[in-house]
Amino acid sequence: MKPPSKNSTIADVARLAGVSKSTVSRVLRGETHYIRAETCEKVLSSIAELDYRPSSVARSLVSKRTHTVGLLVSDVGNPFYPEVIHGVEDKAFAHGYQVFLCNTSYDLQRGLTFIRSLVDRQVDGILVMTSSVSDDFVRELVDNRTAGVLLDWKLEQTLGDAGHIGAIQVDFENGIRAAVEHLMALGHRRFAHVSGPLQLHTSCTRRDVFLDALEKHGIDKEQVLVIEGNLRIDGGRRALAEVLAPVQPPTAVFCANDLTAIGLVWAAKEEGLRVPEDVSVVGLDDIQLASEISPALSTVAMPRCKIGHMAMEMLIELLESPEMESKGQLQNQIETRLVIRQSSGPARKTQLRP
Amino acid sequence: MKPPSKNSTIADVARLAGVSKSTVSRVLRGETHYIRAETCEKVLSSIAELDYRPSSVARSLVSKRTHTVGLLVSDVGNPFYPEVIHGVEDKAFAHGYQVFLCNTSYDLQRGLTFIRSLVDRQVDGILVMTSSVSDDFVRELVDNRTAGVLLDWKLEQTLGDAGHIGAIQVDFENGIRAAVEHLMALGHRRFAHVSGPLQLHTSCTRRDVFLDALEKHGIDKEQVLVIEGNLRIDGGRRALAEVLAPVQPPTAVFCANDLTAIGLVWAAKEEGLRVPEDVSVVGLDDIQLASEISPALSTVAMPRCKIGHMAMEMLIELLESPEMESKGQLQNQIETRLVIRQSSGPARKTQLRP
DNA sequence: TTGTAAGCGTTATCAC
DNA sequence: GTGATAACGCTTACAA
Repeated sequence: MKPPSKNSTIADVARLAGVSKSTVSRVLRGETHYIRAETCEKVLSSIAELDYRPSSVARSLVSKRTHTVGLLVSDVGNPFYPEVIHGVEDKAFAHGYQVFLCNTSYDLQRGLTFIRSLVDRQVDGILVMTSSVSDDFVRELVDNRTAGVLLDWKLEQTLGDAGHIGAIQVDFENGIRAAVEHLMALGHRRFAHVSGPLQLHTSCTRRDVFLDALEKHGIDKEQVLVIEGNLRIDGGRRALAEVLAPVQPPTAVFCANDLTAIGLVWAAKEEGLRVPEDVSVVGLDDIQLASEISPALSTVAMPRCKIGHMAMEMLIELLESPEMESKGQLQNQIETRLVIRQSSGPARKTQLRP
Repeated sequence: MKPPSKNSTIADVARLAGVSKSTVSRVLRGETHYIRAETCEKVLSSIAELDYRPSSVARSLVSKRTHTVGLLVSDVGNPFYPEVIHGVEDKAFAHGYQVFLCNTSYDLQRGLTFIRSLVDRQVDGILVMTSSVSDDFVRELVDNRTAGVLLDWKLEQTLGDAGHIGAIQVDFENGIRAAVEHLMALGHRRFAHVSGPLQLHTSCTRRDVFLDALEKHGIDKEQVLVIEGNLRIDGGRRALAEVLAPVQPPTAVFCANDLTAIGLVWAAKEEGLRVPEDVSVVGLDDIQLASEISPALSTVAMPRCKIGHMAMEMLIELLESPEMESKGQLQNQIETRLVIRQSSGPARKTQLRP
């Protein structure tokens, strides 16, 4: 344990080994063929003796690669993100990348600032997983030839231009359709939906997919009670009053996310209603909590960890595929699926409040 | 909108402005005094025209600073972390630092790998907020003269050596003592504690602080039922049986964290017990959920966001204080405090099950 | 007030 | 097989 007084450089190693920097450099990155075994040994032992570690900064300067990526999220605290982050991080680690986490706090301007900063840092690529994406983000990426993968809840217009841009989309169709079929099969005919804030594109998508699925099963969209929530527990709680307002209240409620659903369930229980006997509730996300509450929540599962994995994988492909047909932007779907637990059951036959 | 065909360098700017690189460099970092206004203008406009942005990699190579920090956490998914991360991130952003997030998954080896990698990337400092810290972590920091701040739930031996090392400690005394006083005042005399895994130092700390506080109030430690949980909801759920096992079950339970407490409360309710009438429950953390469940959870609040803030602030101080008395390691306490909600109430007088 | 030139720690291109 | 030497893009003495 001898802390080398100053961090040694490749030159120090070369000197100690009595060879040139080039040789050390070669040994370093395993270009071992052209090197005499003996020399190799010398170099290796010198490296060990000096506890030499190459400076990735210097490397980056010449190689133009930093093995670094940026990850933009709206809010680490949002239960959607931790698993996504974990997925990204995990894949990144496995491939030798480090991840800059950037929390935009839902602020597009701040997001742009981050992207600029990341580009200046010469990250190899950027994962944009914020709940809303400004066109500026994409432009910045394209203009600077920085690879990027967008979590595109929003379909958006085609990303235009060129650039190494990938997009991954969550396909809600499958999962939500399954939920509707499930509820129809249980005899439900009167529905409500508690959405997210409707200025979020994804909120509209979820609502529309739900309504369309209902329509396909002969339910009149117009008859469906749509309540705007906030994707949080308290929003779900507050929605209950509106759900119960009609003379013939809906027997099943589909919520835009699990937190909303949980809030609704809790509020219902506090009102003395039984779930699912009096009202069935289905969420979306399948957060940890969904399976831990009682009754456990039926929900449309969104494979968050997989989203992270896939996003990082796409980025790596963009980055490492041999200068491939880079124009053909990658695009990938993530499927959702229904998880049936206890919060959904047969439709009640009787009046709610006799 | 004219995407410059190749990212321009300081040399390009110099050429276009008809000055030398040094001049551009000076203008760039606002050493504007010694520069003729006219020249300054020229440079500025050239910069704008070329959309020039300095390469932070090149800068780092000479300045030895990257304005980059690493943040080690055990698991982003653990509800403890998101706010801490947010706090760190926020402070970092405000000071122009970017944060590498590193998820050790509770794996010390992986943690060390991360630290090495971060050091090689020449991060300016590292925040170690993992639930357990290996001595190797600290050694690696010290050996490489990398600044670090450790979240030291663990007191540990003095960090020894030299180096720019700071530590921040959570002081559970205050909050837990307040909880005990609160419960005593409500008439509770029989207690249980559901701990975290006892191989975690912090689990022992919390338990011991609790038991000691009870002792100070004349309660015999030995009479306190201690159950080992897992810091998760299901652990809390499972603990209920043990809590109810004694002929004279405890009237109040202090849990090592909120998730445990929540699990316990839910299990109790499912057993037909009332909280707090039949049993009072106090948690620790004050996670979001604590105030959203019913009954809302009384808990010892741990200011997680502040932990993040303080940690990053300490690091910045370590980094930017003018070569200060660096040996005197910074050390800071974070106070906890009791938040009284609905899950704690007067001790029951009657037998639990007549 | 501004320019020249020498690094910073690597890799890459040629020679030998 | 191995070694000079020139980049990489910027900062920073030191001159002018």
